[in-house]
Amino acid sequence: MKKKKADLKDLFELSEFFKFFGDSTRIRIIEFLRQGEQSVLAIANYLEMGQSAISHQLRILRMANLLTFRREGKTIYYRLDDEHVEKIFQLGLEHILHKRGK
Amino acid sequence: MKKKKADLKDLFELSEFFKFFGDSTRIRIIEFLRQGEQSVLAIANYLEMGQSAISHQLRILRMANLLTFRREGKTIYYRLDDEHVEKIFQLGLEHILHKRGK
DNA sequence: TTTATATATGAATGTTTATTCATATATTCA
DNA sequence: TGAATATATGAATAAACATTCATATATAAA
Repeated sequence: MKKKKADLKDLFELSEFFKFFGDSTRIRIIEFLRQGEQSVLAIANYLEMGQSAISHQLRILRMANLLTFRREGKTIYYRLDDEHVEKIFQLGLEHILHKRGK
Repeated sequence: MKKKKADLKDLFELSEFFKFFGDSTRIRIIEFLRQGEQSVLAIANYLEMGQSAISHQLRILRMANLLTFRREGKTIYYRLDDEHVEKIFQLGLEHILHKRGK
């Protein structure tokens, strides 16, 4: 793995990127969407949280280009939109499971 | 890459883990330490921030077992203490550089 | 066109958290 | 032992942010 040089702007952006993963609601949304696309209500039910809270978080992930969506009638289906998201999620998960010897 | 099952506790811990990367000061510390161990003052000078602010952040990273340190006289040298930290940093960096077409 | 359903969003609230300031601790040197 | 240097830490402050509530928008169905 070659080390790439990162300037101040890169590092700021990098921390902003990781911030998206640093919230348990968003992490749980990402984990759920690893199975494939899901509607807003399906996500809210799965997480046992209000629709509004989920919509707010989806907005954040969508604006970060981590999610895309498609509309089908009244329903909007969200899906993961970045291979890196899966990879980073997976690597982080491996880390904590390994650290815990699971 | 095999998908591992994650329960609620795992996901909460995972988001806590990513939180460490989701702050520009901590990300800059991690980036600086990729070169090798550095003293607290060296870090503070490099980031152009106060010693106290750096100490507080080092404490957080140390308690998360992302850093270790050794003492040499009055000076304490910190270093990265986890291969995953490097990997995740690198993967995240590749992500944002790629997205920007850099 | 009224009603019902799915989603989005602005404002308010409460909580978390990064930094600063003042001070404490630890080590070295005179 | 006293002064100087490196680091740590508690308390205070300010900024960021997640959730809730109320409401808006969009689509479909009656």
